Amino acid sequence: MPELPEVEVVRRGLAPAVTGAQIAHVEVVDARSLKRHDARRGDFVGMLEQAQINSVERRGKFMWMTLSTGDALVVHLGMSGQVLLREPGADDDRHVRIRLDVSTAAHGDLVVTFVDQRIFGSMAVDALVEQHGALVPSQVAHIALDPLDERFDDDAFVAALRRKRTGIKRALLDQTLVSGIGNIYADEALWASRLHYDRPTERVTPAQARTVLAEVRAVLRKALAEGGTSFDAQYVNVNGQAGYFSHSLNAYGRQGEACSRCGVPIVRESFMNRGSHFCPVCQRRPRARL
DNA sequence: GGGGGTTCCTGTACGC
DNA sequence: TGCGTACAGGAACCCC
Repeated sequence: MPELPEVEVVRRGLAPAVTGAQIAHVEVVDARSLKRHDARRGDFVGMLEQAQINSVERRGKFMWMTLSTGDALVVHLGMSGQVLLREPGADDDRHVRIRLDVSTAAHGDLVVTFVDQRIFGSMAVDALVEQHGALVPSQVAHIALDPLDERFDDDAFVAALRRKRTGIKRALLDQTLVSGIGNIYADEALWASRLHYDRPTERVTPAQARTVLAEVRAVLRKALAEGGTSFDAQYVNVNGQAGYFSHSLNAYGRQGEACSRCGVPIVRESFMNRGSHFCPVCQRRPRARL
């Protein structure tokens, strides 16, 4: 499941290959992958062909390529999206939704393919707007900075978290509060912080909020260093290779296995239509709210 | 206006 | 063997 580290691994693989490249031809194989593209602004293909890619950027789980036209090509990987670099004429991968033929000075002609089994991801051409002194696509402007961004305001995060009236995990997954965290790294950061996923945010102390933030950063950085988390073929880098972080997980997907701190079996509960994994001893369930 | 439930989507695993 | 069903979850959307 692509979260911040997986998207950043893809960005780092893509940037050296396509920066300065010209988009020669675009093929939309499955228009469902354009659900975030606003066709009123223009035709997706027409807005890309002949444009040059100036840079590859990221905020949270959104990635975008800035274009010589002043717009950006926004990519969201969703659950199962991949961006792959292929040689022209290579055998097609399964579930190719969009194909970009690009010409580069350093690497010659390349094919950038957007592959997405479950079609939760998307590509879109969007206008850039100014925010925090930088340009971001308009459809990314509503999400918060991610915790690896040097402009991230820790004090503001702690205050906003404690103002909320919800559970801590739901808050961590709220991209307008802090971006880039998904189900896996939320479970891992809460395990490391010894906090139950349903701890009311108004009862999280400032010190606990800072601990959670520090553990979020630690788990994101460690996953990034290990190339991201891969369980199956659904997450790979631009060359189709898997990451290694799944071997480092302490809670996510480990239900029934011993907690690596106390030995008690990890529990999985259904929460927000997904799994929540925690140690019932290290992460005590909060008292019922009054 | 914020919280929380629902929906989109397909391959895989599993039970009968 | 084959069919039906549950499950995985990011984010937009809708309702209260």
